[in-house]
Amino acid sequence: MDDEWNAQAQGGRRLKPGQHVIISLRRMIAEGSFRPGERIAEIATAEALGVSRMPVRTALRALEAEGLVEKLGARGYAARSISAADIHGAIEVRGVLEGLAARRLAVRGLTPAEDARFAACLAEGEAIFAKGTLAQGDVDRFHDYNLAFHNLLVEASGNPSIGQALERNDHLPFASAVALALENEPADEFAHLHSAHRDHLAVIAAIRLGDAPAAERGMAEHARAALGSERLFQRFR
Amino acid sequence: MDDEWNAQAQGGRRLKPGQHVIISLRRMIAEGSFRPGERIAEIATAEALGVSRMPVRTALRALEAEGLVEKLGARGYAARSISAADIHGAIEVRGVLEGLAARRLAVRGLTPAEDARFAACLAEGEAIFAKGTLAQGDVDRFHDYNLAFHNLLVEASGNPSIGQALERNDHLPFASAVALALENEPADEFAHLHSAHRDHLAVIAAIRLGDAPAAERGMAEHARAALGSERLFQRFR
DNA sequence: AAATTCATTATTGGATCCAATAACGATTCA
DNA sequence: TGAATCGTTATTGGATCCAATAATGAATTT
Repeated sequence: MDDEWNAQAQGGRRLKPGQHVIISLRRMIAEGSFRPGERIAEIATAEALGVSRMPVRTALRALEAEGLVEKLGARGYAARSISAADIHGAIEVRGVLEGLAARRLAVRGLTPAEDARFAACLAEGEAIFAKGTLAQGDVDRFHDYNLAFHNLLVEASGNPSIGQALERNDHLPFASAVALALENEPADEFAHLHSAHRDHLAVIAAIRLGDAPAAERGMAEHARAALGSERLFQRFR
Repeated sequence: MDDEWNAQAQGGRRLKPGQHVIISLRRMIAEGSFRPGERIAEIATAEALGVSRMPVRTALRALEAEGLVEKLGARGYAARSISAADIHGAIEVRGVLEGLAARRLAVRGLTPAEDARFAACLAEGEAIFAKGTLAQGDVDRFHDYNLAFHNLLVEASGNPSIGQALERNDHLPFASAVALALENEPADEFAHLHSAHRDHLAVIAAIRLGDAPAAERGMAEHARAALGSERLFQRFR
C-alpha cells in the first residue's frame, strides 16, 4: 500500500484496499484507460494494483452491476462501450425521474423545513453568480451546489425508488446530475452555468405554486439541456 | 450439494453453488423467512446452505445492490424492511419509465418487425381470454405473456437505460411488471387480468396512432392499477 | 446507579491455493 | 481448403484460513 493509496484516504481515514480498487477502476474507466472491449482480468488487475484477486473480484462485480463493465463469461470483463445514444438515453431517463420527483413535491407541497433547505441551497447559487463573473474556484463551488440541489430534490420527493433508479446514471459519464461538460475557461462558462441555476429557480417556483406539470416539465428540460453540449458527444461517437 | 439443489438446475444444466445461493436467498427473502432487521451473517448462511462463505458473500453483495438486503457494517446484513410506501414509490417509478418507453415508440413509430412482434404478443393475450374464463394453467400463461409484453416494450424503446433503471424494481416484491397480486381462484381473476390485457391493447393502439401523450399516460396508469390490489398492502404495513 | 474501561466474541475483508471450465490455437482429417 | 478434434492456457468460482475490526457484555470506577 504505497503513498498514492494512502493519499486516497477519505475523511482523514485510510481506505481499505477494496475501496481503493473500486475507486481506481472507476477513475480508469472514466478516463478511458481501457479501450472498449479490452479485457480486464482479475489476476492482471490485481497485480497492477498490488492487491490480491479478492478485492478486484468484488470491485468488478460491483462495476458490472453499475453497468460500467460487462462480463465476458470465462474470459474476464471489459469496459462497456458507451455510445452517444447511451448517454442520450440515460439523460432522458434522468429527466423523467427527476421530473417525477418535482411533480410529487408540487402535488404535496413543501414542508417549511424543506422550503428552508431549498432556499438555503438556491441562495448559494445566487451567491455564486452575484458578481456577474466566475472565478476559478467557483466551478467547484457550483459543482457542489448543483449536486446538493439534485440530491435534495430526490430526497425531498419522499420516494427512495427515484434515487435508486438514478444510481446507474450517477456512475455513467456525463449522465450524472453533476456532469459538467465544460468546454471553456470558467469565466466563459458563466452563461452556461447561470442558465442551469435559473432552471433550478424556475422549478422551485413551480413547486411552490403547486404547478405540477410545470415543475415536471422544467426538470425534464433541465436534464435535456445537457444534450446541447458539443463536447458531450466528441468522446462517445 | 443435495437433490434440492440439483433440482434447481435450469435448462437441464446444473447451476453453480453461487447461483443456487442467490436464488435461495431471494426466495427466502420474498417468502419472509427473515424478519426485517434479522441478521443474515455469512458464516451461518454458508453453513445452512452447505457451501463456503465465498458464494454467500458474493450473493449478499449482489442482493445489497438490488436493495433486498442492507449491510449492518461489521455485523453482517439484514433483509431490508419494505413498506407499502416503498412499493407505492417503486410502482410510480415503473410508471414513468414505462411511460417514457411508450412515448418514445409513439414518437418514432414502430418498424414493421416491431409491429409484428407486438401483434403476435397481443394475439397470445387475446387467446388467453377468448373463451371467457380462465383455466388453471392460464395464470402461468398470462404471466409469461405479461412479462413478454413489458420486456418487448422496453426493448423496442431503444433506450437501454430504461431497462437498467427498472432492474431494481424487477427484484422488489410486487413492484415488478410481472407482480400478480392474485387474491382469488384463477376463474375469479378473469376481470382483473383481462383489464390488464385491455390496457396493453390501448397502449399499443395509441403508439400506432402516434399519440405520445396517450401512450405515456396509458402505461403510467397501467402501472398504477397494481396499487388497487388489497393484498398488495397487507404484507407490507 | 450510571458511566467508563476492558476483554472477549462475532463478523467481514483479504490472501492464497486448487478445481473447474471456457476459450484459443495447433494439428489432423475429409 | 474447410471442418473437426484435441491439447494447452487463461480465467473465474469456490474453499480455507488468517487478520483486522466492530460490537457486545462483564467488570470496575465514580
